[in-house]
Amino acid sequence: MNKSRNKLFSAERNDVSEEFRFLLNSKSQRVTGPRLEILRVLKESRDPMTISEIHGKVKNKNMDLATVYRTVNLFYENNIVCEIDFKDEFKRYELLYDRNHHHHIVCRKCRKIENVDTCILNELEKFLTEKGYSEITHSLEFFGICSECRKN
Amino acid sequence: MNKSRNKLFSAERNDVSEEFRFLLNSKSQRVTGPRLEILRVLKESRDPMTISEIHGKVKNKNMDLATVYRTVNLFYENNIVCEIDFKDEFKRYELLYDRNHHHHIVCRKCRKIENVDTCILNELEKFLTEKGYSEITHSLEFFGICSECRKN
DNA sequence: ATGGATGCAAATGATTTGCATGAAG
DNA sequence: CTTCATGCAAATCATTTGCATCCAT
Repeated sequence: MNKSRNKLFSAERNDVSEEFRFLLNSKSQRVTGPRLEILRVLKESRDPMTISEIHGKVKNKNMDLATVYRTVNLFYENNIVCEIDFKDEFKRYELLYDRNHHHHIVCRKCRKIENVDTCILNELEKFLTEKGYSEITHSLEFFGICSECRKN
Repeated sequence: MNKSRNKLFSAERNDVSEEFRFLLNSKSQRVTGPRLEILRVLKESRDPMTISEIHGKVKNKNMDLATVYRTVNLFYENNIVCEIDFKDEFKRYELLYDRNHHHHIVCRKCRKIENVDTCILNELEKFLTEKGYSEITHSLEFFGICSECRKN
């Protein structure tokens, strides 16, 4: 069985996992069951997830928590996920690839999360470039009380 | 010794501690040695501090780490300090009162911290108000490589 | 074949908590 | 004098690590 046939066969069975294979290959990282599975869980989530939320959603119930930690950290170092701090005790992770850069607003009461797509920070980053900084990134999160919570 | 004489006496000895007394009173929180001392340490710091940095700077070497945790959390709940996430393992705290709202840029290599005073987020907050959110706050941190680190 | 990934168990380390005592209002 | 803050010690809990085994390349 030659390479192209093999690839075709995989793609027929599961387009998404093929997508993840390309992603991991492009970062020179090995393609393994746990990695594909964690990518699937992250891709299917509407919101950024904590480590234990990810662990709770994986199908293979033998997957160790330590594996989730190690895998997500690997993804973080390879810019596959970003890390988000919502000022509670847990870090959250969100798939970066195939998504546009965006921020969030979190209701301080019900913890509902919505995306904020606008990004007006280019000017600020330009200012920091002029100050001598390079490779600038930023993190921005909003907090507030949503309209439903205000009614109560 | 009546109350006003006592107050005057304290003020003569230490203006700053008088300032802190007012602050704590205004939040209906008791004025204690550890609280005044931690406020002093935070006030004297140029940069946001971790819990253990604060603990290392207090003069009273008997002060327990647990006291620092409890005190800083109290300050956080009473909006006396804000909490800042620089994406390392420690949370950092910075005095809010008597300071203008500002953000930071952190060099990813040497971890140098500088303030970023500009705040152009009012438009975004207006947008979120129209979406139904109230009491909106935000957190914004920048990361980059500073000019000295780039030379190496 | 071989280096890297995983599961398991144990260690680590930051943060929290129970309790007795002491201080603040 | 009553409530609350503190020091001390112990507990908790998220995260990391060592190691033997297994798997991807």
